[in-house]
Amino acid sequence: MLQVYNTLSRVKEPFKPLKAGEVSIYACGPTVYNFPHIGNYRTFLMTDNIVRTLEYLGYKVTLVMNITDIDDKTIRDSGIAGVSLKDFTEKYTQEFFRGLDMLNIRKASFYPRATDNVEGMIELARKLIEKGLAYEKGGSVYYRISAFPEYGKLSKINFDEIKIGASVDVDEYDKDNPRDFALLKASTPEEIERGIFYESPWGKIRPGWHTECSVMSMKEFGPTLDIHTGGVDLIFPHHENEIAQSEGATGKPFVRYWMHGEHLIVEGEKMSKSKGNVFTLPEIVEKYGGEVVRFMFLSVHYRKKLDYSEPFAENAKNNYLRLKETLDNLDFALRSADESEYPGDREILEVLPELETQFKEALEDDINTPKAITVFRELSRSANRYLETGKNREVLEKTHALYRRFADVLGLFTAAGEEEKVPDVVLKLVEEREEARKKKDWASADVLRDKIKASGYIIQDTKEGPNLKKVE
RNA sequence: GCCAGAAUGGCAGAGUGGUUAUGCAUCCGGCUGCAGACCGGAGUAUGUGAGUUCGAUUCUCACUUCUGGCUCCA
Repeated sequence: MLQVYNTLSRVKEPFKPLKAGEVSIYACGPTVYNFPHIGNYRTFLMTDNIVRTLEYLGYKVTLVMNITDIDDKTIRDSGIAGVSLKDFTEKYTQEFFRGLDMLNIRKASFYPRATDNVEGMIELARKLIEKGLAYEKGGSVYYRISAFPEYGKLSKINFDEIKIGASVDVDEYDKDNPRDFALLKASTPEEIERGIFYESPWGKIRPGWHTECSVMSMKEFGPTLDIHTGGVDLIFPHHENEIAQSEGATGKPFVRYWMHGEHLIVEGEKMSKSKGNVFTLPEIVEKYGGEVVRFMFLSVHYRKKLDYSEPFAENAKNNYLRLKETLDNLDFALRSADESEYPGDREILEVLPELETQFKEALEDDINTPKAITVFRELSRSANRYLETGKNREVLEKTHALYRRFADVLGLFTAAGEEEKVPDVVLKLVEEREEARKKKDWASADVLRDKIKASGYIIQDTKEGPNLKKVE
């Protein structure tokens, strides 16, 4: 039984979707005004892991992730760049998708854009005004927090104790209460000049930040959805506001399970431009490879801070390569598998189902990927041990199948097992080396091995012949 | 200031009221023509101080430190 930690209750709860066998997930996606950094991707990856786990457990999952393509920053920075808002956000939207591919993050079912849903937001504002939960002022529409008694239930913030003047710019907007937030913002002259505005009953407007998520999730899923994900920093105010908007409008529970991913920090410190420690995904993918980065993220539980550093990444890489090596060796062994019986056959056949159970239980425990990786390593060790002495086809196939399943659930080793074309030149060198080895001409054999290595391939001699591997 | 979470070996990370997984790194052994890969073994840790307990890393309290949130933020 899957258990997930629900931010709303602050405990792990048994997961039961609204509709048996189906899960609806809404994930807060990127604001497309810049290259996303690796911390952003950690959160996107967390959602991917949740989806993959749910599917592994047999659920049919629908994931909706929004693209915020209109807000203060996109408007500001497109203006600075002298580009239309649309062209500007399109560029970074593509950049975002490129990053997802690098990490094997599977695509969501839908990626609604804020600019395509402004009508719905206007509708929501109208409804909230009707219910007395929102008001128009100076051409903007604000949510009246005092009219929603449950405000604060997600973040557990006691608003009486917060010094309002210190943290909220009172002068910026003409609101009844400084904590009230904008559903729709009156357009500025500059925005109107640039054509960034929408007609509404209250004049020209553009959406506020929080409104889109309520509208787009309810558009797809109705008033209540199963899981809503995002980074911990979104708990307040973003998700708190989403609850106020949605539940205020529908009177029904908005989200059943709130799941929040912890932040990624760098060498013990928060990423920030002033510290110069903000990394974009392409930067570190170029250094370590996308799957290694994915593995690195998987090796820390999503509710724990991940402290990125070079030694940490190197460590992850070694761990990753070790697991991959076993898969390669299984692939290699399968080529010479036979039907004979080997002494280790029974033991590993007994252990495989046990490992799968453990793997599943790890993921059922609030998507505990580090624990799942530990089980994966145990499978790796069992497999390696078997490969020392046995090559029974059935055993190898079963072991390989389980290995593959683990890898697929974790989104790893997608390219493994694909036929790689080894250049003929290299193959010829390998042949020559085998000749030399037969003659026990070790000196020539070693020279050839060096040559092969210079061409980018490593040779591993085995009982079944040389196993050729591309240098990572 | 208020709130929340965390503190495990050189590094990363689990679990557990009584022997502290696992991997990387290190050392030793095996396998190997050598190597690689792999297998086996070794050492090294539960922030500090109390309390509960026969016994605590695990429960309680305090302290310290760290990180985050309270304003845009994944």
